Amino acid sequence: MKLEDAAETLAQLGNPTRLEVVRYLVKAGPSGVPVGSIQKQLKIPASTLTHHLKHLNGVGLLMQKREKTNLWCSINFDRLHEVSDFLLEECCSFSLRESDKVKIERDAA
Amino acid sequence: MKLEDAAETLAQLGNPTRLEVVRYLVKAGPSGVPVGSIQKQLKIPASTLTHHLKHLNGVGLLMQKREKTNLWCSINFDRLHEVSDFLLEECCSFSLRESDKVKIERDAA
DNA sequence: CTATTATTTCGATTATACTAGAAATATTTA
DNA sequence: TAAATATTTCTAGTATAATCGAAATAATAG
Repeated sequence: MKLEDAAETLAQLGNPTRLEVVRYLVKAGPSGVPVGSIQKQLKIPASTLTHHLKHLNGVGLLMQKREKTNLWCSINFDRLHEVSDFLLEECCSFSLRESDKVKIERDAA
Repeated sequence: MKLEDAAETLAQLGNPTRLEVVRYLVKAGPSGVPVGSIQKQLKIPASTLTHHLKHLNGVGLLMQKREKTNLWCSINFDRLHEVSDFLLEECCSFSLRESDKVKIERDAA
């Protein structure tokens, strides 16, 4: 995962309203939830919710499927894993790969 | 970890410049790097860097320690783990805990 | 004390994000 | 076709963030 993509995805997760939606969708599981249910349960104005769903969709965190008048939303678990993996990989690699270690400037030391 | 704190931390990680700094610090390991080294290596203007370091510090991702004129920065790995854990916990729990599952509104169905 | 190096504060510009009401659109049911 | 429900678009106000040059402030070494 490229740094820019990771940053963009993290930024989208970094809004409290969106993170609440994400958490709700995660708990809802793979079958998902209609937009209206999210709106009612989390008490988010419809237009605001649509706005945030577009953001989540933009970074590939959302999967949507129409059924009658309802738009069912579910989380893209793979994408969610990619992001946390980005953090964890970078985080745990420091002690493992000597080649990745940073060369510290010591000009002034 | 509270949702608001997680969101705030994710938001700070969601800036490409800051994420680059974080990745650099992670690779530098627990001993850390002076501010000036980050600045030179990543070619970030000093004032911009200070700005971002303050942000990272604000959410507890940064640890700093003065040594002579240098300010050594290192990543708070625990905090980094907390955030990724927040995502992973929520992510993996859906299939395990029935009690956490969302009750879907079916008023209109 | 002066010079040198490291880091921060200040200030200003520019851009982008959050929020939500009102109106518009779509889809189904009667 | 009309009514009902679901979702989106439009619009606009407000707020916050990113960026960086120049100047200011440490902190040390000589």
